[in-house]
Amino acid sequence: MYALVDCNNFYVSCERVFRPDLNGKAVVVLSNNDGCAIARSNEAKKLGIPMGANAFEYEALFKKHHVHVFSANFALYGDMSQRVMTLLSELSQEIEVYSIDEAFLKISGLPPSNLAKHFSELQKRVYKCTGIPISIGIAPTKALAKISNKIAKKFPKETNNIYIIDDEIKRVKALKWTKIGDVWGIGNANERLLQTLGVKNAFDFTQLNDQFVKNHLTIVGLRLKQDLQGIPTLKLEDVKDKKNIATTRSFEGNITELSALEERISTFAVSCAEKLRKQNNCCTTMMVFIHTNGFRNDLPQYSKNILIKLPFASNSAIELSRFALEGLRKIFKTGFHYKKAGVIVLDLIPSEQVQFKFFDNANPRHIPLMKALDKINANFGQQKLRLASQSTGKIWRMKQEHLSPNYTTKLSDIILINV
DNA sequence: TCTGGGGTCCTAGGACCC
DNA sequence: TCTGGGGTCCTAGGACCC
Repeated sequence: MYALVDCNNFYVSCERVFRPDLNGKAVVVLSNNDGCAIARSNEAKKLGIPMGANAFEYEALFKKHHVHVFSANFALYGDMSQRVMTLLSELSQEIEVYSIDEAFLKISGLPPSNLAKHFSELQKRVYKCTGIPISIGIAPTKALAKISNKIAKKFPKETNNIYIIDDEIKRVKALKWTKIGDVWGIGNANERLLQTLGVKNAFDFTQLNDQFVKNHLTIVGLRLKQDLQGIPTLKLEDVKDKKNIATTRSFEGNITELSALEERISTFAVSCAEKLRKQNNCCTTMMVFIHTNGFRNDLPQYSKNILIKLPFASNSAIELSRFALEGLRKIFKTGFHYKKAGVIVLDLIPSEQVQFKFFDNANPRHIPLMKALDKINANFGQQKLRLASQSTGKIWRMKQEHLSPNYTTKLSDIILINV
């Protein structure tokens, strides 16, 4: 059996751990730049605030219903996630951390009659140790565990946020209850396709012919179908190093000058280099892209990316920044209002497997230099030490008007009790 | 005025090899 | 009328996830 553990309204729950006064109240967390809603409490959902709601469109509604609004605080959410995942790892043999707020557990050696009790205890322990409420769906396959989890969340009173699919009757009932577009792995495009074929729910989908599914939804769709039929096809996956790493941002305003864009691109490249060093990788390819604001019909549009093959593998902030800027200068055009840009590093290889070249090699002196850079920034704050190309003036910040303190990762933000 | 930021996997088709 | 039969690698683009 598989269990899918999912933290309820995760980002909102993280904020509530340190603001218990917000329990039972409408809370939303906004994306970077305070752009749109990326997490909502149940109370906020009831007010009709959808996922991705534009903050500026819903401002009046937020005000009217006294919705508590937070800017995304990923330092806090990442740390809370680690606490939850660490607990789950301690309490189960096999675990796949699927996202910041979800993990699959593989259950073996537990009598079926004990499942409910076991997971109820796990749920209580996670809540006691972290303050985060979780929902658990249990089923013979991963895709069914996803559906089971959805049921557990949808019917908290009946299920206490734990649901088990352990026989055919429950499986068929759950599949018929699940709209086809809500199935894990069925996105917009396939939902539309399946709708036209009269496939309304997950059960209808499992009744389709295998070859037909493979032809239209590829091998991915077929695996999903089998998993939904109760044939374990999707396996627990190991957490691997990332294959691509990106740092991209939308800007608060528009950028028209190359020099201003250079500062951002340099910063993004430096950030990618830091993430690379964290997973002990070098990259051999980079991509730089710039976009105008696609929502503005009144302005001319331009969007371009460029792939840069590096002459040697590197994770040096200095080198990556230099290559990224060379790329930017090739695609930059004057006369446009740029709204978004980013740097992506690809073709990652372990640092110790970097091939030496005859002529063009990375500067070996950068390795100790980057070590020093990382150490200083770890001790004295992110971006304390920067490249000159990253702008020497103020650090560019995104819009974060409702940011909560870093309760768990910054000593000066630690919560005070009984002052 | 404003409308996020990450990721993964698969396929088709082209270029190339012997 | 017929005009081989294998392969690999790479890329762009699409679909999906949170």
